[in-house]
Amino acid sequence: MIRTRFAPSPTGYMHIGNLRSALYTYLVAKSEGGTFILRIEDTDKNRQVDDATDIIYKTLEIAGLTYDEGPNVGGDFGPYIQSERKSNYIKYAKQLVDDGFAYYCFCTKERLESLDSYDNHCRSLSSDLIEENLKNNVPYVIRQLIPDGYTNFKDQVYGKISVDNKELDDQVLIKADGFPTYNFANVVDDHLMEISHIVRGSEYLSSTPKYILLYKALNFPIPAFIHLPLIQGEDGQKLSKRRGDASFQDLIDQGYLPDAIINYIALLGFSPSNNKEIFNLNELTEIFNVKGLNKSPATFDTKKLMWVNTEYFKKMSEDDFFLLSEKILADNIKRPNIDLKYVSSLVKSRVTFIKDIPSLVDFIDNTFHYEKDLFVHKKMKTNEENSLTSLQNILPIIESIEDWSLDNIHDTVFSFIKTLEIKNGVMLWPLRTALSTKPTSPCGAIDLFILLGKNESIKRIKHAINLLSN
RNA sequence: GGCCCGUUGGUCAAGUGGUUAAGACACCGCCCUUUCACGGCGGUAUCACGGGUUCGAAUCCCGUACGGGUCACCA
Repeated sequence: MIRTRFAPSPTGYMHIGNLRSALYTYLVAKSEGGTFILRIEDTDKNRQVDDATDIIYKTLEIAGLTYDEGPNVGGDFGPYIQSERKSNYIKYAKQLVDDGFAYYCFCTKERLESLDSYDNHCRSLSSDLIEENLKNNVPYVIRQLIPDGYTNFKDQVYGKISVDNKELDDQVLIKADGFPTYNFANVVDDHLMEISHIVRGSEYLSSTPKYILLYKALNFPIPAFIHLPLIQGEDGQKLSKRRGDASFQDLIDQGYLPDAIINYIALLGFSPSNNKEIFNLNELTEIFNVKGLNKSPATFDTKKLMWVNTEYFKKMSEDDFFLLSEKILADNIKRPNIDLKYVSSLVKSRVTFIKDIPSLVDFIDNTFHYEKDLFVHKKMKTNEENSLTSLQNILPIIESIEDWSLDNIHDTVFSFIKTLEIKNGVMLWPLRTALSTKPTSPCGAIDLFILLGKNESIKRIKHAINLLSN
């Protein structure tokens, strides 16, 4: 049974690199029917940010990454907040000291700062001195004793990795304030919570040997490691809060849909064997496989995210899209008798963000603010002259239409074009321009007739004729 | 700087010794009962470099370069 955990620390907002780690951690478990766990790693009280834990909960919820065990949800291995598990760590640390895999260190901050790296000074303290210092409450930390030799492990993404232990230093396990360091709490909790696969960013690749040594010293079975390639910004650096990189919430605020964001970041560093690019979380869970994970860092590309977002709007039902667009349409269209649902359906396939809508529909209310050179279109072979003629010709036809329906207007207009023996564009472009008053519109002339209604359509055509006559 | 990892078009990527080196985004062109968009078709563009191994290398080995990560009583 696979058990994975997402273990963020509450130090601020969640950037999309964090979210992607959460996603893959979720997928590693869920693709095999396993258990996904959330654990809050709040062992650094200095870096704690007030709302950060809530942001984590909220982000995972919006993203749809439901955890089976964790704060608020419970589970047999809790509590799932590390500050509430403090006693565990000290116990294991003492055990390591007793077994000779760790030792007390009484070095002062000043002494440490004068060193390039720790010189293992306290490894060789006499037991009498240690005893005495402890009795006198001299502040101490507990350090891991790194043995000589090499440490090897196999990562499921990066393969075999071997490191000379000389490169590792005697890292602190328990800090002077009694809290464990991240590295230590992680090992202990992952074991206690029976985590089978450790999924995390590749920035932890270098410290993994220390973990391995700890597992061995504690006699814990060694879990599988799945290190993820980093996501980098367009400047090639890894994404981080410190640089102010986009958070999930920022992207939502910019108008991206949660599903689209998840979909896109899944594609960054993973490629499904079926070449599919648009999938929801369930489909992703079906097709996910660790083998599809890539080793090299991927660059976050806003253009492709935008494309994914438009795909989501396109595949959305008209009803669902109307739910999202109704308010902004109502706010931006004051002209009476406009079928907003109809406008919504026209706009649906050509929108990247909901906030694009106003500029697409502003012509409905605002009229007559355009120059006559709008009627000139090389490809359509139109100019001011033939546009005027076309509009003058069609006006009485339009005025005489009784059955104001899409089909009827379409048939009437097109059969009239036939009698004139002109290219469709020579009639349709001037019409479209007169009705929309803009160089682009969310639909063609015939749809515009329906949208605006007979009176308004005729009014706009007359205005255009007037404009072109001068 | 030491150590670890990586390097297929502008971006995401498939590929595991023999392929015309997939596909997607972006870009460009053409087509479409009208612009934009949608859809369809097509195009430009990639194996970082140098040595090996091999009949044959994007694929294996060694160097070089470049990029990233990491070297805290942060996570």
